Order: sequence, then C-alpha cells, then structure tokens
Amino acid sequence: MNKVTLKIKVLLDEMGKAEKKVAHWILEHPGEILPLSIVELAEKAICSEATIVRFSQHLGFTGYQELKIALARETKSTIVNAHMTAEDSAFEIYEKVCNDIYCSLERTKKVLDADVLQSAADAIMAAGKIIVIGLGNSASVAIDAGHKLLRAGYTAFAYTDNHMQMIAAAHLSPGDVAIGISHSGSSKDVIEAMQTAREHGATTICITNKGKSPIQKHSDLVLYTSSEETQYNILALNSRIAQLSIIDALYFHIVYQQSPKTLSSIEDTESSLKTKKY
Amino acid sequence: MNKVTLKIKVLLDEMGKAEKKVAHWILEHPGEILPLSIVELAEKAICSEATIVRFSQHLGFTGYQELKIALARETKSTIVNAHMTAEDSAFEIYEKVCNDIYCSLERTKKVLDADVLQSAADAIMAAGKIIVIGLGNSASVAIDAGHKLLRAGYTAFAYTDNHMQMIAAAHLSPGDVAIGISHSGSSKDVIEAMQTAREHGATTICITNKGKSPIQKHSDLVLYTSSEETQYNILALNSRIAQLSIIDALYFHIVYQQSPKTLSSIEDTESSLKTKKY
DNA sequence: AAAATTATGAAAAAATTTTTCACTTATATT
DNA sequence: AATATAAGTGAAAAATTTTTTCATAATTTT
Repeated sequence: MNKVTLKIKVLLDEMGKAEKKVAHWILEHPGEILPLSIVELAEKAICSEATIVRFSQHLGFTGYQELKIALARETKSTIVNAHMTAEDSAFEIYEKVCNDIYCSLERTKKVLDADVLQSAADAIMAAGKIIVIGLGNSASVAIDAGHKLLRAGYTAFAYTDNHMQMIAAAHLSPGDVAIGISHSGSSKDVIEAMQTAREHGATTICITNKGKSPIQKHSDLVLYTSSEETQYNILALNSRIAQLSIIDALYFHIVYQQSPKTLSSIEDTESSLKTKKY
Repeated sequence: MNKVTLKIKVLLDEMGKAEKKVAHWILEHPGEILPLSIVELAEKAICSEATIVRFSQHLGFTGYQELKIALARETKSTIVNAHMTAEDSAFEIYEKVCNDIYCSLERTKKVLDADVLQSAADAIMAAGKIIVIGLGNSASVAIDAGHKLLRAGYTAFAYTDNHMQMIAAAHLSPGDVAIGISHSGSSKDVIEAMQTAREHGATTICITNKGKSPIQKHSDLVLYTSSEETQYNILALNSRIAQLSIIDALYFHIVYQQSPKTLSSIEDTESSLKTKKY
C-alpha cells in the first residue's frame, strides 16, 4: 500500500458521491490511471472533469497532474490489503501495522484541534508542576510523556498506579497541570484522579479518542485521537501511537518555544547521561 | 540508473544541440522534472517546447507527459524529514512529527529483516518466560511490550530499573527470552543484562537502530529500526515509534498464530478489566 | 417544510501540449 | 568554393488538456 492510495482510503468517508466514484475507480484499477487524461478518467469513473480536479485537491495536490505523478512514483510498491490474517508472515503483518499507524495519524490530524493543542502547550509551558496519569495500555504513554517533560527541564512525573495518581492529583495547586491519557476515556481511576486534580485548581488536559466519554467532563482541554481499531481493538494499539504523536508535538513545540532554558537543560541531561553508555 | 535515464544516455549522440541541452538538464537534475510543465522545462533547459516534445518522441514516448510519467515511476522517492522551526505553530509541529514518523517507519521497513522478525516471533511463542528490558527513553517501549505480551497470556514482564534487569536476567533459563530495547545499542546496563541473560541460556532479542553497536554482540536476533534523528536526536523520538511498530507486529503475528490460546486469554483479560471502567 | 450548506456537472477560461511551418545550421555534392 | 540537400530549431498556431466559474441539484440543518 502506498501513501496516496492510503490517503484516498482515509479520506473516503468525507467525499461526495461523485468523488467516491473516482476514488473507487482508482483503487480498483491500480496503475491504469497513469496514461489517462482527465477527460478519459472522467469517462471511466463516470463523472465530470471538475470532480476529478476537486478530488485531487482534496488529497492535497494542486491538480490532476500532480496526483498522477504521485501515483506513478508509488505504483511499483505492491498493494497489501489492510486486514491481517493468520497466513500473513511476520513481515507482512509489520507492513500492515505500518499502514494502520499511518491511517491513524491521518485521522488524528483531522480531529485534533489546533487551538486546543496550542493551549495545551501554553499550559504546560506555564506550569509549576506536571503530572501525567495513565493506566494499563496508556501507562507506557504516560511514562513516555513524563520522561520527556522531565528531560526538557520540567517538574514532571508520570503515575501509573491508581493510588499514586490520586495522591499526586490531590497535591496539585492552581498553575499546575494534570495530563490524563485514556483511549476509551472511561477508565474510572484516571477520571477520578483528573477530577481531583481539577478540584485542586490544576489545569486538566486529556488525550482520548474522539467521541463522548466521561473523562472530557473533567478536562479543561481535550486532545482527540482518532483510530478505528478494526481488529483486536481491545488493545487500542494505534490510538497509542496517535497519543504519542501528540506528546511528541507538544514536546517539540515546547522545546522550540523555550529554547534558551530547555535546550541547555536538555544538553545538561545528555552530557550527564553519557557515563551510562559505552 | 533507471531505464529512461539510460536510454537518454544511449541516444545522446544522435541528438541535436537543443535536444542535448534537454537531455543534460534532465540527467543533471534527477527528479526535478516531475513538477515542471513543458514550458518551464523549456525555460530551464533553454530551448523551445517543440524541442522537448521531439526529445520525448525520440525516446519512444508519444509526448512529454508520457516521458514524465515514465521518469516518475523510476524515480525512487527520497524520504526526507521535515524541519521544524521556532515559528511553527503547535499544529504545524504536529504535522511534521507525523511526517517524521512516517519516514521513520518507511526506513525501518527497509532495514528490518523479515527472517529475523519471523525468528523473533517464533522464539517468543515458544518461550517459557519473557523479560523486556529498556532504560530511560526506551523504558516506555519496554513497558508497552511487557504489558502487551502479558495481556496475550505470556509470562512476560518489563524491567526499567537496572538492578531489577540484572536480577531478572540472572534468573532466566534456556527456552526463556530476553528482549532488549535500546536506540543507541550502547546503554551499559541494558547490555550487561543482555549478556547475563544469554549466559543463562536465554534467547536474546534486541531492537536497536541500524549501525554497529555493542548490544548486537550479545543478541541472538537483532531487529533494526532506522530513524534519522535530525533535530534533537538525543531523545530518539522516532526510533521509539519504530520500535513500537515492531512490537506491534510481533504481537499481532503471535495473536494470529496462536489464536485459540491467546484469543481466549485476551478475552478473559478484557472482561475482567470491564469493572475498571464506567 | 424552508433555509442554508454542500456537491456536482456544463461550460468558459486558462494553461499546457502538440503540430505546423518558416528559418537556420550543418553536411554533402558538384 | 558554391550550391543543393537534409536535419534541427524556435515562433506561432492549433489542438488538447486542465482548471475555474457558475448555475443547478442534492443534502443537511433549522
């Protein structure tokens, strides 16, 4: 699966009837588009030329030619179907995992609110103390976030134990920040800790999957991920990568904004960690 | 060298002055032709549009467009990381993070050995006990792997403390598996734990970035990631996502291979976790 | 059900590509 | 050396392709 085809699939839902026809024709006739002019493709896909131009632009290209060039560049790569089966080799599974990750990131890009992201970054930068809370599957993401903020010079810590989470939340004060990570947004312990954090005046930020969920009630800022977990969604694998991508973006933004302070802090950390390596 | 460029070189002698200029420009600017219209290329190569059409036809194409498509198909896309700046908004940073992740996954796909991946999956499936070790930045990945394997019904645990890592490694026996995660592959403590694990007969698998590093000496199976960390590479953000993608692939492969056992195990876990949610 | 929004295709406009043709340059012949 | 012939080239015209515009149709919201 290549990037353009993947993008077509990701954006399929948001397309109108005519554009969907174009999308389907292209997906069902891989490679055949290359020698076709826009008029010919319009004939094949049964729509107007204008629709094809709009379709191309929705995918992020300036026009039909650019789409065609992009498809030409990627046609060589073999197309794999998105669903995993028991017959897949480990490597085939790996390729599908990558596809899913990519889909998930693209979807998240759509539901992530730029203003909220900015506000979250601002809140973190202005924060006195930061706690990151996550349980189970989200624990590793919380640890990652905590680790990163700590290394960037913030007073940050991740708690992956429900008791510790509550204790830490209760010790927050106005100006502090609590970041709650939960794919479902309905993990009791995390929600209660968020509520407590807010009651103590902290700004609460949550990272959760798009849709209604109780955690949003207790969050000042909601950062959405979007991952359609088709198979074994129970582990919410892709949402975790989407969560990480948000954490990374916040981290980078902060680093770039506060260059003097954080950069020297990062450099200090790095040089002091050198002794731990061969 | 691709077919079209080769053809251009072969036919170079039979060309006129103006066509030679086109040929040279194309040869000297590989890939740059793709977004150019015939007028723009004529300007660059300092000739008329007609010459370019004739040039294309001499190469055996019906016209300029066909030549461009052919060149596009053979130009391998260069994977480039986008550069972030202090002026980028949080959301722009997010987009670049996503792009970097994608680059990193594509690169990893190239360096990851399918056979080794398969062997790693086999070793894990046959394992008695599994330990996952990672420090600092790789700790969250280790935790994620441990959590996932545990939830899939394996006797697995992640250790993110150098003492515990060594203790756990010393208690392994033949048939057990130690998974070491280190981007640099030169984290002293992780390497020593891997060495100990191996001395006790465990199969050692490491996930590390492509290149020479000490950890590979003590690993039976080496799974490479590849991420060019251009800016603030110290935190190896993207390599971590690549590591996770490998973990995910192993996990899925295992789940699909051992459906009866692991699936029921996953279902059991899920139903027992329901009480933790609203 | 009415209003607003969005999607669509036909046609016009713009851009691109191809062809034509007159002119130049190079080569071969006398 | 002069001339004829052939090949190569660019300007402009013609054809084609692509993009934009706009009126209408379909859809969603109120």
